[in-house]
Amino acid sequence: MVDDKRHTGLPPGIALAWGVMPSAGRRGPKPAFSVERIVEAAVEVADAEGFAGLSMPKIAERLGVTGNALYRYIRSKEELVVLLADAGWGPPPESVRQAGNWRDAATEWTRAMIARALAHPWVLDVPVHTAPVTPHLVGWLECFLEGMADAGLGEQDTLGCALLLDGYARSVANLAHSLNQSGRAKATSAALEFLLPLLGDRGYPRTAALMTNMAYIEDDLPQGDVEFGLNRILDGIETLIGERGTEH
Amino acid sequence: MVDDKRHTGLPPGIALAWGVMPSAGRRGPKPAFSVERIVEAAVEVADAEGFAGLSMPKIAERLGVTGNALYRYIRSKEELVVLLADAGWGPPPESVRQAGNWRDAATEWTRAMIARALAHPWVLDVPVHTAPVTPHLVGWLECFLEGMADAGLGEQDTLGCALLLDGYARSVANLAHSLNQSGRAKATSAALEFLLPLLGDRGYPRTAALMTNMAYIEDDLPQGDVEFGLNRILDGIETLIGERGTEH
DNA sequence: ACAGATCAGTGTAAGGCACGAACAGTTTTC
DNA sequence: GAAAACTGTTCGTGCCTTACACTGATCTGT
Repeated sequence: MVDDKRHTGLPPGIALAWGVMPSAGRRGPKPAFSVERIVEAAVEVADAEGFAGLSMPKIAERLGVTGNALYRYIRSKEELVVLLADAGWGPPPESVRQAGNWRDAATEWTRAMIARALAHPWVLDVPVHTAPVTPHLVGWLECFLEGMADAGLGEQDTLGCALLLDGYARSVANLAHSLNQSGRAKATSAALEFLLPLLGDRGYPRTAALMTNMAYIEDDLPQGDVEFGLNRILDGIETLIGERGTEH
Repeated sequence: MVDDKRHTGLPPGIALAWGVMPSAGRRGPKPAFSVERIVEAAVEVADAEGFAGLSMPKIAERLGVTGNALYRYIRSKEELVVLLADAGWGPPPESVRQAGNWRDAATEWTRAMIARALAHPWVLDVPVHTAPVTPHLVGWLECFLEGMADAGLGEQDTLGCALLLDGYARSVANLAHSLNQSGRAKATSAALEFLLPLLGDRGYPRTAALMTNMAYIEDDLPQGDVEFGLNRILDGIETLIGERGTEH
């Protein structure tokens, strides 16, 4: 089921994700479960124990099966992780499609990214090694391209915008998640208490001032901070659209 | 040497990084090496085998020592990783200080981030779980704040800009690094070959068009692509500065 | 000067991980 | 009915982090 020779050399798991495996040979006993079930169980483990706590035995345990049984469905853990990331981000948001213009669409898209990342924080820990090639992730890109269509930008420019907002959403979500974690919050404030006296003396006056003032606010990431960077990027894109328009 | 009770509750490795360990009790035999030497060796291992290939035994081997000996200097691997990241990014770039205005400074800062990330690609794989608290990383922030001083923005705004450019630099560097890796490049083009026929039929027309056109360019990340997002962000910041100025 | 506290590095072991290979049982096809 | 294909299990390899007991070297107070 797994060792399809036609697609060797593919990045792991892609063929699986698109459901084009060679469902020809149906000879042995019926599989006890499916790749979808495995991914589902993996999501549960990641939700419960984070990306670092994800292991094949733990996934298998949820399916009532030995760890090695999973390798009948999947070539490697890395392959599973690709599918896991796809499941974690999930399908692209519908709200983008309903936006009236590119700016609203991009705003919704970015907010949705952040929301999804916070719903499954471990997606931020999944290393990104390739362009999006799984269905949902391609869906997010398609969704973005659709929303940006009326901006009148070229493909290269639009793709650049996607990279820009994607990176921003990940940064913000990562920061917000760190702040939300109670353990980290305590540790961070302890670190601040330790650092603040040092910073001024060691040649970091601006950082010292900044952290002093921030120390009182850092309970939670205010919505304003999320919107800040987003608006900067969108303003920058708007400027670009103006330039491209007059260039023509 | 390591078990300083005054700083318990601190995120791992911070006290070490700032060199404020309690160098009082000097009783036993002299240490064969130092935390700096360990970090140095760790950098070598990471350069050679990547972040995933980093392990305590391998680091210790370079120092002619058993793996467990390192735990006399360091509490956990995670602690070492914090110091490793600090060493990987290195000191903030001097070029920012010489920039004449905030825009040039921010440009230099971001380019330097990307350059450093490409010099030690494993820094991108180090999970970011706290605000910058190690000397070099704080240095980068200080350096940015200094460069942005003449923009006249408030602390909150300036910090937002830093987050913005930091996220962008990491995104771009990550993408560039992926493309540079020969193995990945081959795999990605194989994936494209597999995906392109599918995309159109499955409801991703825009992505299909995009990837078709991109397929010929994707050899390397052109410098233009790097500058693109940077200029969008800077334009957006410029707009903000204008707004804040008239608000006053 | 010497005794004891203290700290360095080693050895060993426990527990966990990804993964490979041989195996036994089940279901389909010829 | 036999052979082939496919299933999950078991056992084994080689990694890894971390805990803990232990041997020696070295410094401090007396």
